[in-house]
Amino acid sequence: MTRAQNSRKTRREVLAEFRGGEILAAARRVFARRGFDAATLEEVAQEAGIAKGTLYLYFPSKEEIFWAAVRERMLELRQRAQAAMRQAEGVQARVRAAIAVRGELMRSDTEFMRIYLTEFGHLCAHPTRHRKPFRELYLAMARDLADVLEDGMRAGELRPGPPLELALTLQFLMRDCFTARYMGVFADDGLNLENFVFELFWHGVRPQSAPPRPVKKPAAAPRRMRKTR
Amino acid sequence: MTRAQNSRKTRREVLAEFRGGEILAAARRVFARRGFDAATLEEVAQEAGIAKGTLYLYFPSKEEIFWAAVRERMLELRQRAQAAMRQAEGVQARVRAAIAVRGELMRSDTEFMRIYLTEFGHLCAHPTRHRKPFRELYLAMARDLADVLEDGMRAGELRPGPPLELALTLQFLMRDCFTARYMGVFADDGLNLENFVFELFWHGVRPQSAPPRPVKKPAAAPRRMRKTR
DNA sequence: TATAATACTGACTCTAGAGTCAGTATTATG
DNA sequence: CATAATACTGACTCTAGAGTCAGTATTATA
Repeated sequence: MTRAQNSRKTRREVLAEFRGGEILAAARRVFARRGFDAATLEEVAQEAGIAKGTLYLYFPSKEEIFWAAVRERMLELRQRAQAAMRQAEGVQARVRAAIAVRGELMRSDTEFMRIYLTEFGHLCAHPTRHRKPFRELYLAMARDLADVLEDGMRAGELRPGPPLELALTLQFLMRDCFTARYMGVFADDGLNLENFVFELFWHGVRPQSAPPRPVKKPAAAPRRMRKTR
Repeated sequence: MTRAQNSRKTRREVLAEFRGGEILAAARRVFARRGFDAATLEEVAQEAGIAKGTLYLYFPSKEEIFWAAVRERMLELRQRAQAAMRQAEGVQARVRAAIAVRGELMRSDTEFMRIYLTEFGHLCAHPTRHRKPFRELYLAMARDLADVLEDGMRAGELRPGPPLELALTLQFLMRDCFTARYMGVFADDGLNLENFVFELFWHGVRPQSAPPRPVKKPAAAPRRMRKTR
């Protein structure tokens, strides 16, 4: 019994964590295909290459599997968004960074995106055990963004407005526009979604009567320098 | 058999239509409470004050009931939106009108709103028999709006951009902001949602560097005159 | 290698709820 | 009022799928 029980993970624990991750990945695929209700744990198990009973060694219920799968990615998204916003310089660049991170996730993890798009309503609306934590996480992300917007308002770069509501709205916009592309109602090419969302959020539909500064970006967004560590 | 079979509806038909309507109303309440999957037809029947079997005299399946309930309202919404936009004068007023109609529906028919908010993702994403008609209806509404936006662009009142995508985005915005209020993440008072959405869509978050016209509305939006029918 | 501990299995149980249908109530008709 | 037509009922069937658990395989330990 002189096993490594001090902070370091047991071989067993590592294995368990790995298996858990595998299950969540499989779950993500299946939930994406079917939606929460139509998904069966039988299919999840099959997808993960294990028996249904094994799922219950790692998670207590279907709901819990679902939520674990979603939360994992949402936490990751928040981390990345925070990092990207910290990296960027100035309000505009930070907003762009927030958008870029979300776009990146949507593009790279289509499974998660689909779940997110499809189940968002249910996650918000119906009283599950996970509604509250979901909302909190979602709100936390919005608050990160709202802080940036508030800075911008103080600096006069943005007109005054309710920062949290605006931040939430930007989150909505990203989700929706990707939904729309996924639904096939948005042009499938020739429309840079991230740019579209940014432009709309930043300028609205009104014509630029008097461009404040002629900072027409050369080709793409100038997001490559990485000063101050 | 010299019954009234000429265009005019039979007593029977009227009755049947009435019963059908009652069922859809009940269904709307139950689907709103529970969401599609968790709703049971037993509860719908109870809510309508009839037996479960009777439902099947009017509709062939749960799905069909759901879709009928949703479509009814969506068609109504489209009608109203078209009318309101026709009434209004100029692009800005028309956009405001489109927003107002949607806001009105959201406020007046909370049951429908909840269904709409919660099941939107599913309606879009998963291959039901009703995905296509739903999308078509949703797109049709967007196109109505897109026509207005396009006019605005031609007239130089809006900067150029993809009209359909912008129209869809405005629809999204309305839905989302009402979702948010319903979720309780938007301030519950002191924020006029319709105005919030309009302002954001129209001006973005950027400060008004040079107000094109000093048409600062006095207190509320000036939406009461109704000239030229 | 024996045996204990742990990880996994999949056939099984149990439930909920969609859809059915023989029977009953209601309404129309001669 | 008799009887036919129609409208409704709710107990029942059937299915799908979440969750269980006795049994099997695997891995660690003596």
